[in-house]
Amino acid sequence: MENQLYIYNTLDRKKELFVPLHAPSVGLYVCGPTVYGDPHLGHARPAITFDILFRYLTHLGYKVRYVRNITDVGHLENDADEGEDKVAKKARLEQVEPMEIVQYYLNRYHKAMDALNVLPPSIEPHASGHIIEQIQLVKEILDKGYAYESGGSVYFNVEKYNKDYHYGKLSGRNIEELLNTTRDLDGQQEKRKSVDFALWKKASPEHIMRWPSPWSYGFPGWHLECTAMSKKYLGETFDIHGGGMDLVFPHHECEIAQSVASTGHDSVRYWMHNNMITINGQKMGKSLGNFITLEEFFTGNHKMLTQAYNPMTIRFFILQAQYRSTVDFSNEALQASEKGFNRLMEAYNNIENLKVSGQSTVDINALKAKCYEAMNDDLNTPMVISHLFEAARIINSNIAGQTNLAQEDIPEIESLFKLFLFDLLGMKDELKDGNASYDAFAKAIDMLLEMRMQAKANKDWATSDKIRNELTALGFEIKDTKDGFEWKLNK
RNA sequence: GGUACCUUGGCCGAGUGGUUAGGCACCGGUCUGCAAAACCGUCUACGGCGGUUCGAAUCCGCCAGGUACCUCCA
Repeated sequence: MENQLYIYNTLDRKKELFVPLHAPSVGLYVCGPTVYGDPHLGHARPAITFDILFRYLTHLGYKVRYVRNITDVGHLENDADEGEDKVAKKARLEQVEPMEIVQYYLNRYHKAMDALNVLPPSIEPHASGHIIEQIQLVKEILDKGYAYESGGSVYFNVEKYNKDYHYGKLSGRNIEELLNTTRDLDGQQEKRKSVDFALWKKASPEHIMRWPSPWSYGFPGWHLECTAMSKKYLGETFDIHGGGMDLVFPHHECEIAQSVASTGHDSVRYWMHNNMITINGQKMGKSLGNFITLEEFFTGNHKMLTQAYNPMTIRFFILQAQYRSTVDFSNEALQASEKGFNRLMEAYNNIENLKVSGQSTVDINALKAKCYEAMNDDLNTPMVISHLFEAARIINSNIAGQTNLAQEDIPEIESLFKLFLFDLLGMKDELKDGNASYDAFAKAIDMLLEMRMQAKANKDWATSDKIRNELTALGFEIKDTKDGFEWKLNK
């Protein structure tokens, strides 16, 4: 009964009780970023979604090995020559060094994830570091007869595979329909059927990322890395594979085919997919050119943004929707999230001001149970948040003298926030956390406000308002309370 | 064209048959030197049409609109 986690499995499109294969260990694999561009809001969704899962599974007592890959074997080609600088291009240092680009964007990705308080995964394998494993996997699939070589490239034989197994079990597609709808693409002539997909591709002269293989100097196919690396680090069968919904087909379908073709059985037990972030109702994505990078959110430096948003606002905004729903970006929605989160933080900071007042009129344990219930229901973070707002209302109304709390309620409220808001939802107080000089800073503000209290006592409204107005101009919000004052810094 | 999914009040978003989601915004009240915040209260809903049911936002059908995937994409 207690803490039975149900997760929605894309394989059968319903919520299932999560039972690990080898409790207490849990293997979790999530498709990570392709590091050829700045991370945008869309990248934050799966990172945060599976961060919540990682945190919750860990909290439930599982020992989670969380693997999130880095795709760095993209099809990078030399820039088209501009005519002028062909000589320069011959100098090695003047050429694009793919790993330099990878490193640059990977650093930026990590920085953004850190800002969003996304915990680092247990292993972050690079596709480029697992070429040997990928070549081995191609060999295995060839040996089993589900692939063929053609012109130095190797393709997966989807039709043959589909006779023995089921190609399309995840995405609900069938092969006839695919044969009719797949468009003509490069390399089509090498493939026997349009549905076949590349396991290994021979590099054309412009391709600068290339590795030796039994078939050609080339590079691994698009779907290979996840199959090879999940197998290496999590085993032939593991618990959960996650990623964005846009990866269901073809990427994850092909992963299944590759695993099954090489080992004869399924590798993934639960497939989880987060939905997209939309902008004006449309998917935010690189190909549509309608994305806003995380850095632009943090700085406010984008024409569609009316202000800067701190990373915790972005995180809270994402968590206010269930991960399988689309969430539509707008300044209005983000501002609502910002205010809502501030409300929770203020309530939390007010826990120290709670007053014991006889017979308790609230049931904190029931609230905690509801939070667990929501988490167990396929990570229903918006429900958890709504229960935390209920806790915030309890705190505020106690301070306003309208709700009675018993002594034992107070540590329970505090632990409710610590567990759900901070540990599991991964929110943090950006001003205080990791800020060694916060105490001195806070005392200086307190001192100013005490001077203001003195001025108020003397009915010196000019001085009192001057202090308040100038602090307000600096971004502080000053509140007078019955016993004194409260302040916070709006970032 | 095929497949899957979606359509909740001013905005964002929960909710899978009967009980208030929640946040933001708005309005009224309390408090306040003025404010701010907080508290209390009020108000806007379930795309359309049919059906099942004692009862549907929730199940079924049709219609309308939208999105995603089918091509690298979180």
